[in-house]
Amino acid sequence: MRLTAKGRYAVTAMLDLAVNEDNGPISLADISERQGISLSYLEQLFAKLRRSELVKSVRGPGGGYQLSRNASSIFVAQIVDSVDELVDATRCAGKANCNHGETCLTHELWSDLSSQIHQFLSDIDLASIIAKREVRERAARQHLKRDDVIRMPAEEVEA
Amino acid sequence: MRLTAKGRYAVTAMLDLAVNEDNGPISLADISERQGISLSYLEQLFAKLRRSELVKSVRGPGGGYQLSRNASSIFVAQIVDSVDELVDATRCAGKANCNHGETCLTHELWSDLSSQIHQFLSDIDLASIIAKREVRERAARQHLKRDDVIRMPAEEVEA
DNA sequence: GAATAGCCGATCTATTTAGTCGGGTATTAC
DNA sequence: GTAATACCCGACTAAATAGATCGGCTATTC
Repeated sequence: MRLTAKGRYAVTAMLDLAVNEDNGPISLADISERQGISLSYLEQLFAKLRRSELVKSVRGPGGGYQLSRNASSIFVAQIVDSVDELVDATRCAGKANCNHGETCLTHELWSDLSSQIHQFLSDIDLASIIAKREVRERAARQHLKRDDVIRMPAEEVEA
Repeated sequence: MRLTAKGRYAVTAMLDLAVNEDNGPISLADISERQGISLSYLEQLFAKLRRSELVKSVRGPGGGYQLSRNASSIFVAQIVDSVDELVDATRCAGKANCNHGETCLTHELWSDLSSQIHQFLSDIDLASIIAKREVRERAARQHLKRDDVIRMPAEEVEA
């Protein structure tokens, strides 16, 4: 599992699609302008996203891209995996003497951790990222209310 | 939060230190050979790890590096942060019209996710990575035992 | 049939990664 | 006190990747 600017662009673009889900197909030109990513770079990313069947395309005027399925069924790990092709993490792939040595132990420790990270990102879907924000905003508004309440008589503050 | 080969090297090297904690200072030459990372590249990484006070060095013959504190007090996020200097994720840093637009919403969604990932890696310490493996190995041995038991009379299998 | 917007591949440049080199300096052992 | 070890440091370089550019194609709509 790698996590680079490339993956960030892909996730950001997918979030852009998710947020605008109801507005029909979204053109890459729109995303390019909104997210500050070059059009042709987006084309390269979306070619991969399409091959991974995370998005579907509509050609012609008024066309663009849409999520291929519900935002709650698209997970961050899938997006990252589809654009950031993985390299094998272990140096010992070939070495015979590595299989039962200390080297291999450390490699395995890393790959254990790596799969934990992957698992973590496999549990986060686009819809929940958006939802979490809405919850946070509501909490912020709630908090603002509480701040207002402080100016009221003390016995009502903690109620 | 970025997660590249550089960070993987750093985490791997730190795990190597943690595993060999009892053998006194570990030389970079040893790590280089065990983990297949070039010596001078390790020197660059450890310069940063030392500045972040994750390791301490012992000079001279028989010298090397040691964890600066207990393996259970060193977290993956700290290691990654110290070698993979972060770039600002938002393109909108300067743009005035971004502050309340849709662009900014998407950027914030990403940074929310990003901080979730960071939080996740902040909770994983070196000792627990090693410990998790030991548990898994014990379970594997246990499982092997069970496999053997299968050949015994049926009433004892599930006991 | 003109305009839109996805599709595709080749190419190019800047940055980053990973490694190299050539020096140092502190410490230990002889 | 001198030789060996191994950290320390900065500058340089080759290779890979990121990101952008260009040019042309195809499907769709009006």
